[in-house]
Amino acid sequence: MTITEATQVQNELREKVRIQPIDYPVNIIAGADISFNKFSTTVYAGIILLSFPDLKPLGYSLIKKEVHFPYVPGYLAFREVPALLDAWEQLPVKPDVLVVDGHGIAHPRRMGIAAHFGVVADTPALGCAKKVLCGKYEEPGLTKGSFTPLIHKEEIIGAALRTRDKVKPVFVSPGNKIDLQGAMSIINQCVGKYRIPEPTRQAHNAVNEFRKGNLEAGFTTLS
DNA sequence: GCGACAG
DNA sequence: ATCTTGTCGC
Repeated sequence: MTITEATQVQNELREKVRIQPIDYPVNIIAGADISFNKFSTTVYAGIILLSFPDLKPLGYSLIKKEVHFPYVPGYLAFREVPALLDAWEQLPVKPDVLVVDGHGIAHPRRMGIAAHFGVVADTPALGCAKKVLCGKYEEPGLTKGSFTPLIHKEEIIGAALRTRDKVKPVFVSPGNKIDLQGAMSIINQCVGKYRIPEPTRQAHNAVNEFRKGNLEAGFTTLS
């Protein structure tokens, strides 16, 4: 697939994105992440299920897959979504909201990985990224919970959120079937002791252990 | 044309 | 993102 074709796919998927309030109780959330070897085409994907709002790990889905699409800013989904979908299909129950490591609509064409995955899997998803892809924002207050809007072309596409005092902010944006307020609410309730929210952090940890051979592929229920 | 650029 | 050592701060 060429970049031109990928762009066309994004423009088509874009019309299926739904930005709307969450109008049901959220009892289970999930975090998704990918890990890979710099000189290999093998990627390790994982999704961890957490109870909400108590954030207790319920289980994790791990999968290994070959990828050939390179990392290109603005096209991250084409590299990571296939593996994440495999991990997604292994889940015995789907989460009420999925937290993806990357942007939702805070993207040049409003189709970041969280929006892309959300549409393809037809599920509520939000993006929580560590860096900006596009848009500008003013530095939020230095205290935990402070946030400012992330703006691109006169449009509010997300928010810069300080998850802890005096740490760099993370960037939250809706992906699909959720709105910015809902995404901010979820992330605010997912912040534990670290800058990175628990769903993303725990997914990252699980995937790394998997890559090191300390965890097995498939779904594992935690007791 | 120039700079910026999720993971 | 990954690799990688020491180092600064709470």
